[in-house]
Amino acid sequence: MNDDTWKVPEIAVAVDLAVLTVLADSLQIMLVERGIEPYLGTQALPGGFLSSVDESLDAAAERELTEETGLDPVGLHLEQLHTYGAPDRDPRQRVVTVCYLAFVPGLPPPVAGGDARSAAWVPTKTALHPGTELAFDHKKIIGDAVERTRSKIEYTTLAAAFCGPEFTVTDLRRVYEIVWDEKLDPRNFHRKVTGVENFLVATGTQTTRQGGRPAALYRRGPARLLHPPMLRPAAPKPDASQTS
Amino acid sequence: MNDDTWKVPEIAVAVDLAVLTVLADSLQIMLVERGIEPYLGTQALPGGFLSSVDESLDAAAERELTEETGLDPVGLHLEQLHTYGAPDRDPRQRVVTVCYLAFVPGLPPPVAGGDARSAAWVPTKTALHPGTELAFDHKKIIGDAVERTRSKIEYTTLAAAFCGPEFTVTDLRRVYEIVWDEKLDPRNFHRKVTGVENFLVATGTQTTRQGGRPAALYRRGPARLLHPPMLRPAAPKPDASQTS
DNA sequence: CCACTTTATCGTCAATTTGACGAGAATCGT
DNA sequence: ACGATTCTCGTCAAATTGACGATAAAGTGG
Repeated sequence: MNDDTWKVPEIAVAVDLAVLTVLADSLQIMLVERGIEPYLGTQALPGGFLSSVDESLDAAAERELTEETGLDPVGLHLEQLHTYGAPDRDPRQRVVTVCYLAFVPGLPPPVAGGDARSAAWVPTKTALHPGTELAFDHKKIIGDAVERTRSKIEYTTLAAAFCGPEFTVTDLRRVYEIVWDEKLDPRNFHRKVTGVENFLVATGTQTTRQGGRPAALYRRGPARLLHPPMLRPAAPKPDASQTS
Repeated sequence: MNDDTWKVPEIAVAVDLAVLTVLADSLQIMLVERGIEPYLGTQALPGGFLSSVDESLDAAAERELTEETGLDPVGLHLEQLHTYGAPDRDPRQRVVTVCYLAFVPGLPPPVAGGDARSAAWVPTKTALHPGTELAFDHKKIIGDAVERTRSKIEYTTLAAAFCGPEFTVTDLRRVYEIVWDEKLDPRNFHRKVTGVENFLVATGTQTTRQGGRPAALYRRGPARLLHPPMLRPAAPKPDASQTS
C-alpha cells in the first residue's frame, strides 16, 4: 500500500435483483434468460451494471426493477440483500454486484415488461434444486434471499407486501405458510395478526367468494415491526444444536 | 444501454469496518484519524480500497481488521453491514464502499496495532452526537451499525462476542444493558440465558472478586440463534405507531 | 468473629402469551 | 333446506414473562 506506483483497482459494479412473489402456492423468483456471454441462454437474476458513474446504487436497483418488471418501484419493498464480490465470479473482469431484495404482490401486471428479455417466475424450490443451472453465483444469492425473506416476515409486517392492496387474513396466512412451508392454525393466526396494533386496517368491506363465509378485507397499516414477533414453529427438536 | 459505445463504468471499491466493543460501560467504535485528503485529520472508520483486483471482499475486510487492530480475525464475528455508494460521497472519484460489522471483546490487545495511524475507541454516543464531525457518510454508517447490533443480539447469541473467552452471566447482562441502554432484571435474565440450550457452557470454575458472591464462569456454546429471542423491553407505548 | 454490604442464584406467583381445539356465523351448490 | 366450506370468536391448559422475595457466598470494617 505504500508503493507509490500502486493504483486503486478499478472494478465494474453491478446491481442484481432478487424479486420474490407468492404465486400459485409457492414462493417464486423472477429470472431472465441471459442474452450475452458468459452464460448465454442460462437463467439469471435480472440486473446490470451501473449506467454511469453518477448513478446511485438504489437508483440503479429501481431502474433495473422497472426495466425488468414494468413495476413502479414506489411503494414496493426494496432493500439491500448482500454484496457479492468473489474475484472469479465473472470470467470477463472483476465484478462486484450489490444485490437487492424486492417483494412484489402476486400477479403483478405483464411480467415480461419493458425489456425484451424473457422474464419468468420460477419457484424458488426449482431454482434451488441441485439439478438447476444458473448463471454466476446466482443460486447462492437466491438461497440467501429466501432465507432473508423467511426471517424478515418473523419480525416485520413485510408479509403483507406479497399481498395486493386489499387482502384477507387468510391471504396473509397463506403467505406465511408458503414462505415458511409450514401449516399455521387459522384461528391462532387470526388472533395474533389482528391483535398487533397498526398492522391491519379494516376496510369495512368483505370478499365475495364461492363457498365459505366472506372474509373481512384489510389494508396494510403503518406498523412496520411486529412486536412481539411471529415466531416460526420450533424445529422438531431432533436434539442437536442449532448451528448457524 | 444499447449504445455500442457505452462502456462499463469503472469504480473504486473500498471496504470499511465498523468495529464495535463494549468498554467502560459504553458501546464503543474504533475510529482512526485520516492521514490524507479528503477529510485529512478527521476521524473516520478504518478501511481502504481493495489491494488488488484479485482480493475478495471478505479477505479485504479481514486484512483491514488485522492491519488496524492487530486482531486475529479467526474467531471474531465479521459480517457485511451494508454497501454505501452515493455518487458524491467521495469528492475524488466514484467510490462504492462495502461496510463490515465486527464485534470484538472489550480490551483487545494494544489497540493502535500494526498500522501507524492512531486508532481509538470512541463511544458510539459521542460519535453520533450532532456536534461530532466525521469523514464521508461515516456517521450514518455508525448509526446503521449500532442499530444492527441492537437487533442482532435479540435473536442471536452474538452478545457473547463482546465478552472474553470466559465470562459470567452478569458480564453478558451488562453487554445487553449497555447496547440497549436499558436495565434488565438480573434474576429473569439469568433464568432466560441459562435456559437456552447450547448458549452457555459452564466451565465449573468461578470468579474471584472483591465483594459479592463469586459467579460461575461460562464459555460460548455452539448455539448461534436465540429461540425464542430475547426481546427488548417494549417501548413505554406512548400509543403512537411503530413506524420503524 | 460478627454484623453489614455486595453480588449471584434460586424460587414464587400473578399476568400474559401461546397452542390446541370447539363451535357458531355466513356463504355456496344442490 | 342441507351439507360443505371458510371465517371468526371463544375456551382452556401449558408455557413464558415480569416483578420481586429470599438465600448463598463472598468481602469489609469494627
